[in-house]
Amino acid sequence: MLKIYNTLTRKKEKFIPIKPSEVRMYVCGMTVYDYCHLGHARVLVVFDTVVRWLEVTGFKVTYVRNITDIDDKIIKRAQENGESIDTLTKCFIDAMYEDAARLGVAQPTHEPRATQCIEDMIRMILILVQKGFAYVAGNGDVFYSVHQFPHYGKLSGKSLEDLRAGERVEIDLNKKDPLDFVLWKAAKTGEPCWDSPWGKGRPGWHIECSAMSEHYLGEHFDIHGGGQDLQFPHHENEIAQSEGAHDHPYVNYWMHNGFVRVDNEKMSKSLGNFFTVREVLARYQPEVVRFFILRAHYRSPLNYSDEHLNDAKNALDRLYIALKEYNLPSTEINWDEPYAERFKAAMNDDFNTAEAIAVLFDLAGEINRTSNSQLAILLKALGGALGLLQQNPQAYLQNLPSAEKNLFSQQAIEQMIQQRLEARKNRDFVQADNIRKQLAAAGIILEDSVQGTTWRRQ
RNA sequence: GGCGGGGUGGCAGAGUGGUUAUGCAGCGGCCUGCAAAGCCGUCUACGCCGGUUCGAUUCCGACCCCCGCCUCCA
Repeated sequence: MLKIYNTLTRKKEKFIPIKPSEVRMYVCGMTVYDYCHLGHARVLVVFDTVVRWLEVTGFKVTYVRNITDIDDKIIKRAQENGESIDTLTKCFIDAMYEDAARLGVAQPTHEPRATQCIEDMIRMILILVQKGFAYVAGNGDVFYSVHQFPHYGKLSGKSLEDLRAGERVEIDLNKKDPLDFVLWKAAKTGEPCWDSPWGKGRPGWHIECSAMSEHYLGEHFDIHGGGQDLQFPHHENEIAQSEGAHDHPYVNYWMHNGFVRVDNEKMSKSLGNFFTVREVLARYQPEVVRFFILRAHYRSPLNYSDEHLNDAKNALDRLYIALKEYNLPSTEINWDEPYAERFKAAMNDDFNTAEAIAVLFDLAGEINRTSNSQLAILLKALGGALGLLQQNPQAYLQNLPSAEKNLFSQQAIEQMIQQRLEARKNRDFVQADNIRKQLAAAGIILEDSVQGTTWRRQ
């Protein structure tokens, strides 16, 4: 039985979907004005893994992940770059697809863009205005009136009083209350805009997720995810909008993943301490990055450093080395098998991928000890549930990160191995060791066994 | 200031009221022409102080420290 930690209740709860064996899930995706950094990679990988696990355990999943392609920062960046908003967003949407694909992240079922759902947003704002949750301000902006919504703060554990006490919001005289947030912004010259009952303008940020999730998943769905920093105000505001409009619960389970940190500090664009996914993928194989992310529990902070990535690389090597001598047809997993059972229990406990990966290492140890090919097949299959271990082991072990250069071609390496074999046959170990040293200097490790000599990259 | 999360062995990182997490690194051994990989063995733990308990890293309380949110942010 799957349990999920629900931010709303601050407890692990049994997961019971609204419709039996179907899950509807929404995750806040990217604002596309720059390349994805490792923090974005974590959201992508974590919720991709959630979807995989739900599917493995028999749920039919409808997964929606939005793209925010209109907002202040996009407008600003396009102006700075002297390019159109379309050009800018297209560039970074393409880049995001590339990054996601390399990290083994599957496409969501639907991936709506804010600019394609303006109608849905206007319709929802109209309802909110009609019901008295929203008002049109003197400057033409439409605001949500937070004190009209009695449960405001229930997700983030904040009360309106607390929020006022820690007030850091710039005072906007058009708002009735400084905590009110904008649903619709009146158009400014030179900015993109759409027609609406309140004149030309564009949507505020929070409304898109309420409107798009409703469009694809209905008014009430199972899981809503995103980074921890979206808990407040973004997700709090979504609840206010959707529940204000519909008078019934919006989402049953709220999931928030922890931050990626650098030097014990949150990685973020505003701090400027971020590494883009493509920078990291230039130096590490994508699967190493995915493994690095999944080795920690999704709610824990994850510290980024080269040392930790190297560590992850060495660890993942061990799993692939355990697999490299076997034919590995894909099979159904027999969940009664003790290792599989442990793996399942770990994953069902709020997606404890760290524990699940520990099971993979125990399995690798037993494969190395017993040479049981059935267990090797199982290891690959369980890895697959996490989006790991699906490469040909040889290919993985011999692959280079994209930015690294081959000093020796594949053929050159094979040739040198043959030369060394000759030398060894003649008991010319000086020569044999020499060849091995040359290869080692290029980061190539040789391994002799009864079957012959194989090589892999350091 | 308010709210929330956390402090585990050299590093990373799970978990548990009493039994080896796991990985990387280290050390000793086996294997090897020598290595590598693998196997066997092995050393470093649960922030501090009290309390509950036969027994606490695990529960309770105080304290110290770190991180996040309260403003755009995954």
